[in-house]
Amino acid sequence: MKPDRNDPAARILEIVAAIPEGRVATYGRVAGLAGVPRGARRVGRVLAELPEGSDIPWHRVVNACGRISPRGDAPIEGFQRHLLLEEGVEFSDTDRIDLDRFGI
DNA sequence: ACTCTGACGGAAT
DNA sequence: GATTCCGCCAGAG
Repeated sequence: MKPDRNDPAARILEIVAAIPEGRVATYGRVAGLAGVPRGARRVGRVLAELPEGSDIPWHRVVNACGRISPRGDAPIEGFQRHLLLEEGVEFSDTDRIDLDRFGI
């Protein structure tokens, strides 16, 4: 098996894994870098399948608004925010991240 | 094959 | 800034 085949999911995970600490990337950006234009939703789906304790820094992925995407009923928003704050990522008064500074 | 849904994005109101 | 609507891609029933 080749390490990197045409499986979009594998490429997406590699891109996310490559996001440096203290930085964030948008779903759309990750999709683009992974060679899957307009595959933002796909990125979200792949990350949603990740098991807990995964080495993938999924918390560094936010939506195009620089905000933490709501998962529905999961109180994970606070957790993700905590992880980012610990890495030095700053949130504005409106809970938004300045993508010009912390984005890739 | 069809319909519904979703960790999205962007334009319109 | 908050809502609403539409476009896009994939998986599930």
